[in-house]
Amino acid sequence: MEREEFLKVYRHSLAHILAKAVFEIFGTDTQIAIGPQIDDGMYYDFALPRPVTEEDYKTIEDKMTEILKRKEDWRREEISRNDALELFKDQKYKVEIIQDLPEDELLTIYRTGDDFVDLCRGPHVENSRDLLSVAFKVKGTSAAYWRGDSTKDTLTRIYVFAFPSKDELKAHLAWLKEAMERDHKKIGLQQDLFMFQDTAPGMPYWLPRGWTMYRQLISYSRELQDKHNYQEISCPLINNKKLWLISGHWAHYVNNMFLIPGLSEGTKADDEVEQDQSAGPDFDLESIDTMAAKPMNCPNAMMTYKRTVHSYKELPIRYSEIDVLHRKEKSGQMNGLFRVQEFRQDDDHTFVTEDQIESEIEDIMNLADEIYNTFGLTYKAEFSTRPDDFMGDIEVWNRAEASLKKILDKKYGEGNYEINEGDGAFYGPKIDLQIKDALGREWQCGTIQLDFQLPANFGLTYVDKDNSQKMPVVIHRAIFGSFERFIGIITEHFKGAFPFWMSPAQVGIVPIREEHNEFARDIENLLEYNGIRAEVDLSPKNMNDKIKNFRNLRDPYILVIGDKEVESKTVSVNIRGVKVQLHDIPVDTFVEVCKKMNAERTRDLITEM
RNA sequence: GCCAAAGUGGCUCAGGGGUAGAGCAAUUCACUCGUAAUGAAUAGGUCGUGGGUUCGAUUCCCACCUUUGGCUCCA
Repeated sequence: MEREEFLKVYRHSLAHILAKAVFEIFGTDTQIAIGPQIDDGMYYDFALPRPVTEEDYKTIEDKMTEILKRKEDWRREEISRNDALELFKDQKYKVEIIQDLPEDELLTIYRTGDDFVDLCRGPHVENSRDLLSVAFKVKGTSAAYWRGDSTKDTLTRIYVFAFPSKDELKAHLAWLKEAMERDHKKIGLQQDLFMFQDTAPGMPYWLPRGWTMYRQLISYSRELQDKHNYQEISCPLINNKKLWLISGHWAHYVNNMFLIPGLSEGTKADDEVEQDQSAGPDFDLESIDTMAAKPMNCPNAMMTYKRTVHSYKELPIRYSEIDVLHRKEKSGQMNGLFRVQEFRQDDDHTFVTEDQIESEIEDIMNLADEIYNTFGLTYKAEFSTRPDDFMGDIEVWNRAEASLKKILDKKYGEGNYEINEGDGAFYGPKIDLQIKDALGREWQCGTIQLDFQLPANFGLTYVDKDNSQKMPVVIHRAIFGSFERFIGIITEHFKGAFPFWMSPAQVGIVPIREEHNEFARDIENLLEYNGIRAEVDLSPKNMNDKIKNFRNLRDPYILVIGDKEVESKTVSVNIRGVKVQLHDIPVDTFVEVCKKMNAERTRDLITEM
């Protein structure tokens, strides 16, 4: 049997065993929903009489093993719709599933032993003994809504790792452990890059080392955008509700915005409020003074465009912004730097004529390729098309979608990107670029969205050749996405060993004894003078301590300075990730190597000098 | 928001109804050292916050806050 097929059959069969075990442990009140196989095993959704806690995991595993040891036969039976409804009459989710199946669907059930039956398409193993050799382990639980719909019942989902052999399960658990080592939250703490405080949930404090890195990314982004004729602007971080009413955010996005209610009408100004503070001033979202922190840059970019009249000759106009954005997330949605409530994007709004869409998108895709290549990141493109509740002219949509498709086909080849039919925003089609984190979770970084709605809301125009007033199309785009998320991704990608050009500190300098401090400091100055970020440890600690410290911070190069080096004006170089050291490297040679890596944004460290 | 779990010195963690302990880091002293942990001493905590039970709570109970894994995979 093909491995894929094998995984499918036994993982799915094991899901039935899980359900049978849960029945035996939690009793016959248990309602079973669905139990598909997934990448690392399978899960099954239940409605249970009590919560499942970690203490239950072992019990469930033992019960599953016990059931397998019964070596029961599995029997497939075809069944009529009515018989199925009768058989599963106490299982409300199964009944719902049966009722939703097409009339002519052949229904099959699988019996495992005499006391467990599940509605299932199969195929399955013939006897439980076939599953005795497989390795499994309860991974965890989660609340999951029936049919993924938050208005429906909350079910308990039990996840189980399942692999053909003990070794494969072990290997998977080892991989998982390794992935946890790459966790950007852990590395961020080790390298003192960023932190969070309860007083500002989901809003990172960028510490000196982390912010240094952040600045490198920003300057890289700016450098490229300058080359591609972008113009950077900066706009108000908080805006009056009036702006959000025009943009439509007040109607569609207000739950995700941090609001600053104005003073209620008739409320006294501060100096008139009496000393009794218990009441305090009254605030009111209905006040005309109500402001909100911006969750997106778009409305301000529209205002910037609108300040004057534009000729078709000016387009495309590309306004980029890296202003701070705030988006309120539901509790439970935050995740380290991957999902925060305060962040900056390499955001841009480009105003184009309809026939400029194609060339503009192509330029953006090339820019994206260049950026992701610099980091060695691979990404997946997803194309989302017109939803049912689309807004605007269907002909414009069709032409725009055709342009996007043409570029995607050209770039990735037909079929090498995902198409999500009907998943686009109501204001335009979009292309998302997804990158995986260490645990394999996908995160959207880049996004390119066409927008036919905002230009209309803001009444944007340009004067065309024939002197007529036309409406420009807006392209929203970000390539890094948020710098926060991007730093999270690359921290895991590089496991904290960042490329030279973006390393918080690029060179650590270790004088062996105090009399070497002077030369060490000279080298530090020379490096800094050449735009290289160096740090020197002048403390009276012994050299091993100093080296250890810089190693833990993952400094790309550590220079050791002793009698020999002072004498010959050279340095000894420890290279991150390399066992051997280089000796007798002339200081100037080392400086040139560093300058080269900064200039070229080299991904790997140069190991020969 | 929902399910499960966590929160104890800067970090990693132990402990447990009678107001806390280790290692690392820090500070001081000694050692002046050639490539990942020299030795000794010292200092550092209202045990996430607020209530409750109790003679007594960091420990038990309740609420809240923050954090983590999951909530897309459709018989």
